[in-house]
Amino acid sequence: MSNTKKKRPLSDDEFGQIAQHFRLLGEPMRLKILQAVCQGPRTVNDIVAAVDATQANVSKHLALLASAGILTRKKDGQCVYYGMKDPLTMKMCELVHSQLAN
Amino acid sequence: MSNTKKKRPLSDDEFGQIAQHFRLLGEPMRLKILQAVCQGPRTVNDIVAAVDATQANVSKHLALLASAGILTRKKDGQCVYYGMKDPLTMKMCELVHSQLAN
DNA sequence: TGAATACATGACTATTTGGTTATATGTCAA
DNA sequence: TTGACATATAACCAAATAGTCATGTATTCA
Repeated sequence: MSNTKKKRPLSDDEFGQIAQHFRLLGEPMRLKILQAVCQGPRTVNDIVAAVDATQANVSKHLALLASAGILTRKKDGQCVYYGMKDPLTMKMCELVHSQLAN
Repeated sequence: MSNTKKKRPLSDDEFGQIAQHFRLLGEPMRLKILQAVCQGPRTVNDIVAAVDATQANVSKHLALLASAGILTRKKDGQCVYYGMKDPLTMKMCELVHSQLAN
């Protein structure tokens, strides 16, 4: 299960990629969006209603999250469904949240 | 062990705090700093040498990470030692890193 | 004292980026 | 077609911030 600990130091490129991933999680609006889709795929309209932001704004965040591989994107008719790609992402949010309570 | 799942929706303030935490992990230089101290407390000078940045720059990042409760800070003589406060932070970095390999 | 060392901080700049507005693209129904 | 609806995107602006340079503050030692 990839438990063969490789203590190799990370390259600058790897640091950049990991940081990029965290940065995407570092916006309240994007976290709200993640919460809005974490129970199952939702349309852009659903998400816009859930997070109380403009459609343009939500679309941009969704594009970022999907292109980073955090969300899945599936078009169906005129609707587009976004969903969580990896449950690990929500686990991390919960971890941080529980950590905040000291 | 806090396993009593409370599916309460998060407040705007909580989203802000969680996002703030992730944002701090969203900079390559800060990740390098975390790696430099994850084996045990290190002085500012040690860290500066390890991450190849200016002392002023490293000091500022350290101040941010410490005030967010990610790093510990302990002064000893003229040296200041910074260390990881919670091993969970490094676990998250490893999680993200392993996720990137798809 | 005074100088050297270790760290912090203020001022400044350049860049990034979240949000808005307006518009474009695509899909369906009448 | 035409119009309504769903989503994406371009142009723009304001705010946030990483990095630099210079300087300030402690601490130790000669």
